[in-house]
Amino acid sequence: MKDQTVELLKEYGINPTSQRVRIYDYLASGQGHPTVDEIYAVLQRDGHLFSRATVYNTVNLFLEKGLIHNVKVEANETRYDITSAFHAHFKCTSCGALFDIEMEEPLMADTAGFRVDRTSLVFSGQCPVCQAKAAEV
Amino acid sequence: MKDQTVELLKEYGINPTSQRVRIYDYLASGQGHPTVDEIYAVLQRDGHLFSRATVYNTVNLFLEKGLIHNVKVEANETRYDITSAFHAHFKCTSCGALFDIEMEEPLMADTAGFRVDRTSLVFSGQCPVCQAKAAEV
DNA sequence: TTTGTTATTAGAATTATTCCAATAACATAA
DNA sequence: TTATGTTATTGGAATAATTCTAATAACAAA
Repeated sequence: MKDQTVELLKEYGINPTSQRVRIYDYLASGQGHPTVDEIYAVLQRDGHLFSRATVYNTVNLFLEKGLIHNVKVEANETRYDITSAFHAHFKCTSCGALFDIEMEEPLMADTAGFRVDRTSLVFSGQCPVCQAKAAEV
Repeated sequence: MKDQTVELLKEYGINPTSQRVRIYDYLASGQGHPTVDEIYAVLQRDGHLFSRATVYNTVNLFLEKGLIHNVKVEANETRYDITSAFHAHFKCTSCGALFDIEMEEPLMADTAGFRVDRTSLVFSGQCPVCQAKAAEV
């Protein structure tokens, strides 16, 4: 187990079990924005056999502790993202790919007593590749 | 059936059946941001008996034609919104309420070849009422 | 009327997620 | 060490949102 991850989880008040460390490491390895199913499948494939329920428990725990975020674009498609500086997302409606977009966090115009804890900004449309493909035809 | 709605649906290339007109009218009546289930329940209650599948078909058609938008915050909670000028949403994580927030549409910093068709901006945190409640205790 | 197209319907199927009860892992106390 | 308590994991059942499917209904055109 990665000591670095163990320490990080502890910092966030999370008991660093082997499953949790593995799930975190996978999220941190930068494989895009996996769904629970993708996380489960990869860890299964790599012989770390455990339950789908554990993946749900773990990502929910990470979310709660603010270690990761999620992005919902399609119904039935919740993807997870390790926390870092704010960034927006771009979802291509043709190929389904999800991109990170570096930009400043938009602030709520008139907060009027609302306390904003989190900002989710998702653009959708067509990515350059799909536009090129569409133009070819 | 509302002639006005019939005309509007035609403009968007949608065959204005009675179910579709009723669903649109309900969305336009400004009852917050209903889920499919809420739309279904209300129309059932009012004696317009029809199928849940029709509600799904219809909102998906409206979405496709750009007549409405959807907002996803929680998993298993897709809410619908009639299209109008851009506005952000605020989701209260305590009481679950969803608010419209009038503000300017944030633009993607460096579009870099991406074609943006839609922007979804959702703030989340605590609404004034829930903050007041939390402070009382 | 006949034919073809489109819309609606009920219910089955699928899928994501949560729940639950049993077990395992681990730490602490005696 | 053993006993005890707490927390985590597990597989499978349960739930809920959504889509699919095949039959029928509605409607328009020929």
